Amino acid sequence: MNIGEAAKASGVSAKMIRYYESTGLIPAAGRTGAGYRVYSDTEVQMLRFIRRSRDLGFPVEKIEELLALWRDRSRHSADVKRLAQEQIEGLQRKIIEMQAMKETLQHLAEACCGDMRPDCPILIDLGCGPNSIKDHTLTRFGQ
Amino acid sequence: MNIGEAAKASGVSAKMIRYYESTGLIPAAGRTGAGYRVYSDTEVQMLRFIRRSRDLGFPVEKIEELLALWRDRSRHSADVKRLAQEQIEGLQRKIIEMQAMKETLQHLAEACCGDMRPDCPILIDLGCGPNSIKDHTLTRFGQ
DNA sequence: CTTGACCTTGCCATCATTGGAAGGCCTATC
DNA sequence: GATAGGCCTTCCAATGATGGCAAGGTCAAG
Repeated sequence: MNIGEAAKASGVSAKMIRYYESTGLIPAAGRTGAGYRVYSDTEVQMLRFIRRSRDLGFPVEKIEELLALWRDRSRHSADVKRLAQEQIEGLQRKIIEMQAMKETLQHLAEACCGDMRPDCPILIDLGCGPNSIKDHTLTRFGQ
Repeated sequence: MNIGEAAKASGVSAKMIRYYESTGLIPAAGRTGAGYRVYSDTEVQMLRFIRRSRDLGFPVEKIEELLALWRDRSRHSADVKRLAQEQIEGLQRKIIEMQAMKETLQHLAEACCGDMRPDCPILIDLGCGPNSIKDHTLTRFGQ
């Protein structure tokens, strides 16, 4: 199987397969006489593993650890679970952060008429620094 | 006010102030005879505007539009509100995406004993492709 | 033998930010 | 006046994961 077929079969682009090889995430593939990379089913499965891990938001650094555990038949499932838990916590942190951004923006947008007049509490808030929501929107809405 | 003081007053690092100037997001600052950048209160307020917008997740490209509206006294608040709404929608999309990742991982982690044995549904799932959660975790939990 | 689809390497771009190196300026102290 | 240190300047590089492009080699079908 050449790189294009492996890409289709795994869902990882040919570009990224070469990149993963260059960074050492995956071992160097075998080559034909003409220099084409050759992939076995096992290697395609490894690529799918990577693809799925990326889809779950794991950074490549963590995928390296996951792959090592995947290959290690004497692994402890606790180690895998710990990596998953860390990833869950990281995702949760980001979700909370973005939720906070969203809510702040929603308060501001609600306070903005959105008509042809120039007066805009969103711009006022942006111009007044990080605590301005307390000074404007919240008091304005009695929260 | 020189760049270090402006950085402290605005919360934008000196490094980033120079960067924003180089990309044209902010106009070039005045200079002393020795070539030091000089900032007025108005410019510091603009930097705070940028900082606050970044904190709300706006990409620099959108901040450019926001700044233009901020400076335009004949702006329509509808334009500002539209930018805010777009940002809210973008945040919401990312939140949903990360929530889905988190939930998938949580299902997998719940199914993993997390002990010293090597058997691990997380690794099985990662090795089996994007729909494997249906094949394993969900049926395993009868969902 | 040509054509087109595929492969190779290598370099550039993204986006926002940080870091470092090499050198100039300013202020205070000796 | 010399010197130390802290600030400033510019330029260059790297981050992480990915896409894109270009120049050239290879393979398979016609």
